[in-house]
Parts: sequence; C-alpha cells; structure tokens
Amino acid sequence: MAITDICKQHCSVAQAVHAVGDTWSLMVLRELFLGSRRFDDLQRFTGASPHLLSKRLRALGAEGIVERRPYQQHPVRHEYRLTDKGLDLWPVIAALRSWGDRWAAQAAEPPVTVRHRGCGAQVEPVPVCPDCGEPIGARDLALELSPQARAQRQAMR
Amino acid sequence: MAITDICKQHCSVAQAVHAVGDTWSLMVLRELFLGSRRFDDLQRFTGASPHLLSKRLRALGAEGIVERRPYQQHPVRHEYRLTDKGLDLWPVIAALRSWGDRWAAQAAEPPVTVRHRGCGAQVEPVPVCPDCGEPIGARDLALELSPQARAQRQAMR
DNA sequence: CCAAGCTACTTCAAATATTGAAGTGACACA
DNA sequence: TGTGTCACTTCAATATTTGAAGTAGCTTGG
Repeated sequence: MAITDICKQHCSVAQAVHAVGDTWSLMVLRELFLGSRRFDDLQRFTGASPHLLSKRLRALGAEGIVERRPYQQHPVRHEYRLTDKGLDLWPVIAALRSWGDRWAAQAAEPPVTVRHRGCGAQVEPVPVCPDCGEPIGARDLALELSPQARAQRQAMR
Repeated sequence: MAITDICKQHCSVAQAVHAVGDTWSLMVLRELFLGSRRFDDLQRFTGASPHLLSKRLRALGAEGIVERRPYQQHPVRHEYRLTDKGLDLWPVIAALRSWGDRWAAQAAEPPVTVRHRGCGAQVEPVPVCPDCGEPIGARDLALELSPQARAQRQAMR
C-alpha cells in the first residue's frame, strides 16, 4: 500500500503525514519558521540537494503550505513563505523541537528559545488542558474513535 | 548532505526529525498511540509492508522509542510498546492530528477525539502560553537562536 | 493425527526516490 | 570582459521502497 492510499484513510494524522511527514519537508518547514525565504538559504541550512528542495517546495506549494512569490524582476526571483495553512503547522515543529531538546540534546543550552511576543515570557510549549489547566501527557489521555473511523478500522480486518 | 549529517547540527528539530521524521515512523507512532501492539495490527492499520515495518520498528527500538517485549513463549511472540521517550512524542502526533483536522478533514466529524482522563474534558491540544494563558500561534512567537546555534549557522555560509 | 491457519517475520526482484556533481540562464558588479 | 550570484535543472550512480512470495513454529478444528 502506498501512502497515497493511506491518506484516503479517515484519519487526520495520515493526511497531515501525507502532506508534511517526511524528513526534508520537515526540515524545510523548520527553516521557514526560522525565517529563511530564499532557495539558497533553504538549501544551505537544511542540507537538501537542490533537486530535492525544488521538488519539496513544489509539493508544499501544491498543498498550499508555502507560497512562491516573486521578490524582484530582471531576472524574476522567487521567495518562499509560509501561508496561513503553513504557519498553522508550527505546533508540529514546536513539538519536535521540544522533544529533541528533552531527549536528544547534545548541548547544555537549547539552540532555540521561544518567546511569546504578547507577554515576553519564554515559552516551553507544553500542551495544557484548556478545561482544568493541567499539563497533558500521553498517559492522561483517552482517545476515542468516531463511529466512522471505528467502522473503517473494522473493515481492514 | 545526508540526514545523518543534519542530525549533527546543533538543532533539536533536526534530531527529532532524524529519529521519527518519516512517513512510516509517524504512522507507526499513530498506531501505537491508538493502542496497537502487534506486528500484524501495525502492518494492517498503517499499510506498511512487513519489510519496512520490521525495519522501522528496529530503528525505533534502537532509538529507545519503542520497546520490544515478549508476550508469550512457545513460540516467542513480541509486542511493541512505547517507552517513556516514545510516549513523550505524543504532542507531535497530536499536532499533526490537529492540523489534519483543521486543514485536510474530509468528514464532518473528526475521526478521533481526545479526552483528558483527569477532568473528563474534551481536549483540543492548542499550545497555550504558560505565563499569560493565551493560545499561541506562529505569529505570536519570536524565535531566538543561542550563540552556539548562531555561530554554527554563520559557519555554513 | 493431519490439514489448515495464525503470527511474525525474511527474502527477492522490480520500481521508485535520493544523492552529488555538474550545468544553465539571466542578470549584477568591477 | 570576467567573475559572481541566484535559482534552479539535468544526469548517472546509489539507495530505498514496494509487492509478492516464502518460512518457521506453533495452534486449532475435524
């Protein structure tokens, strides 16, 4: 089965994974969140080959996650920016960063810190229950499948 | 440049991506969070080929993200479970799910809902500033590179 | 007691994707 | 005229993934 079929699954994770769930897309997203806009910078900082970067940017463009816009004429040069849909992926990158800091850190100091523009506080983006305010870990959660999703999984037997 | 070199970057995102940043690892994680433990179930529900699943489980095992433990003798059969390190990846999967629900949903109803065991409330895991309590979006954040990280990026010029 | 089935894989050839190096075209700057 | 930059594309070599088939050890039904 190909991932193309997977994304037909009635599963939001599968669809998100289909859109951005590969090494280079994630690295490109990281770089875009860090502020790079140009092909060259994206290539240098992510380490992707130009071929691959070109492909990934096209794919992300087709998904509406990045926008390719000209920033000069003569010659036409393009830059890449996150759309709203792309910006909305920030929790994914933040979660990866956070996990990386906790479990794979090589340095005393985390390489990137995140500050909330509104209040100036340093943010460690821990998911928090909106209702009771407690931080949420995996063991604190119960996942519930919708009837439709349950039926689909049954059908895979 | 290979991703192996990328992960040497002083960057937590790169290291997390190196560990779990590919389609099948993410799908396997989704499945493990949904409660599957057996090779067979993982294969059926993720759609990965057995070859690939075997490789991925080995890789995730080597990273200490899943644990392979026998659940019966005669013959020895193993099941796969998330370690604490693996469980800690839940915000990543949650963020993907959330994004998928918002931007790629095909159904009226989200396929999986998440409930907080502690207070019973339904949780939409929006990152919230621990200081001021406001929900955090990408535009509300300022990213700051550590001096070390900054130096490394300079060196890549 | 024999055949069929289950689980957890492995093996293999064919298809597909990625890498690294080199090349291109349009211009700017000296 | 010559060098440099940017944003790619092209290409051959290499690596990975797929899909189908196979295997080993045991269980279950008749």
